Amino acid sequence: MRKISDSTIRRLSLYLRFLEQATTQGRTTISSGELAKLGGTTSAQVRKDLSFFGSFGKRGLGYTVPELASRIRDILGLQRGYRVVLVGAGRMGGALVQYQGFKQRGFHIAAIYDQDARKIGSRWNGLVVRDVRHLETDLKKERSDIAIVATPADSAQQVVDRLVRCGVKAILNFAPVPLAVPPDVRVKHVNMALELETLSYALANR
Amino acid sequence: MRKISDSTIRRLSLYLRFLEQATTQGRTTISSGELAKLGGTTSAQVRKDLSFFGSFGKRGLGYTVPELASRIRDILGLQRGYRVVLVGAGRMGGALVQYQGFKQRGFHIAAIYDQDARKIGSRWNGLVVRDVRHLETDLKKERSDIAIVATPADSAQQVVDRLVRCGVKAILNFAPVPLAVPPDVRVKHVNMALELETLSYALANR
DNA sequence: TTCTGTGAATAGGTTCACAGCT
DNA sequence: AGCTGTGAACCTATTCACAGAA
Repeated sequence: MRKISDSTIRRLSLYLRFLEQATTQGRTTISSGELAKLGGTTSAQVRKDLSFFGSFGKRGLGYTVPELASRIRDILGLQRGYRVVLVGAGRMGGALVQYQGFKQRGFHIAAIYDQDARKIGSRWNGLVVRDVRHLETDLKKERSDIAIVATPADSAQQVVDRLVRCGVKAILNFAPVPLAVPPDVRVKHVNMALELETLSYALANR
Repeated sequence: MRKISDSTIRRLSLYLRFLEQATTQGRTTISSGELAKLGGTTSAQVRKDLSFFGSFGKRGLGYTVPELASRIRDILGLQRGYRVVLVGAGRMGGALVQYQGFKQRGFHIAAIYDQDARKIGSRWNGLVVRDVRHLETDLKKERSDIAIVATPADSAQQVVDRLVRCGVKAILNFAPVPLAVPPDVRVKHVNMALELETLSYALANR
């Protein structure tokens, strides 16, 4: 399959969000121009993004809302659900566990792990924090494709190594460190200080 | 000033992180190749990124660690500190308040606001959650350039409108909605469900 | 010899513009 | 008439490759 840019994938996620909103508003059809306006882009961009995967619209009419939503879910692989394990029961971990946005999109946090004896056994949003030592045995019983790493920086790499050995293929990393993984494992970094720094740059240069 | 791409700015932030790490390790000099390896890019990319702002290295030698760090801090506007206000004292807000990465980079969370009477008055990491009604009067007394919005989706736009009226020029938004702001105000979106969706796409297409 | 700085070449992403359905 | 789908044109970012300083 042709290489699709990350920006295209991110925009598709956005379009999907707008389509879901349009659905709750009872809209049945939507044009590339409307999606573009919502997403802060152009109609040509929307059509191009979609064209990499097929032609889902009707000329003169636009796109059928539920159909396009379903197609985008297919493209993004969201029709299946994902078991997600979360390592690191700090504040960030706690915020992520109860974040509704994950569940809504089919990402189900199945377990939380931590090292800290004081946290192990405590309940987070109905889930009991487990000792990270159980990671391997648990993942052998029930595989996970996706892990969220929200540990301190200095234990992130070691946790990731273990996750990779357990067959985890995608990692959302909140620890502010680069991670080494085999080429078949995908890592996405979320670094909030870095985001603020881009804002700082924008403020300093006007 | 020539328009610099967002990717360049993000990479500079990364380089800065590596330079700080190198400093604690007592390194005095570093090459573009080393920075590239740490940042998962190429030496040419590192040199090009820096070249937009000047020539900070010595041929045959590399870059002086503390000097380059200082230069990048200048470029990013990090030599000054920022007062940051946070609106939304939910789980995410709580995680952000105590996140050390902000303070380390000079982003000082000066106040937290919420609507919910049950949250108002409670302490978060030494800060008392204030009634969001005080936003205007507080910001008139002490201006802020940057705000973090971690409210539910349906109140985000209204909060942003008020922040903008109070002179806030940059917003880090955690609410999963597009925000309308005047052209001189910068908005950065953090959307963790969207990040997971890019991972889902990667998993579905191998 | 080593490593930077930078024009030139290449690759990649976005916008244009229009043919083709409905 | 309205809106999609898409090749071509354009623009931006990355990589190459090499001259030049330490």
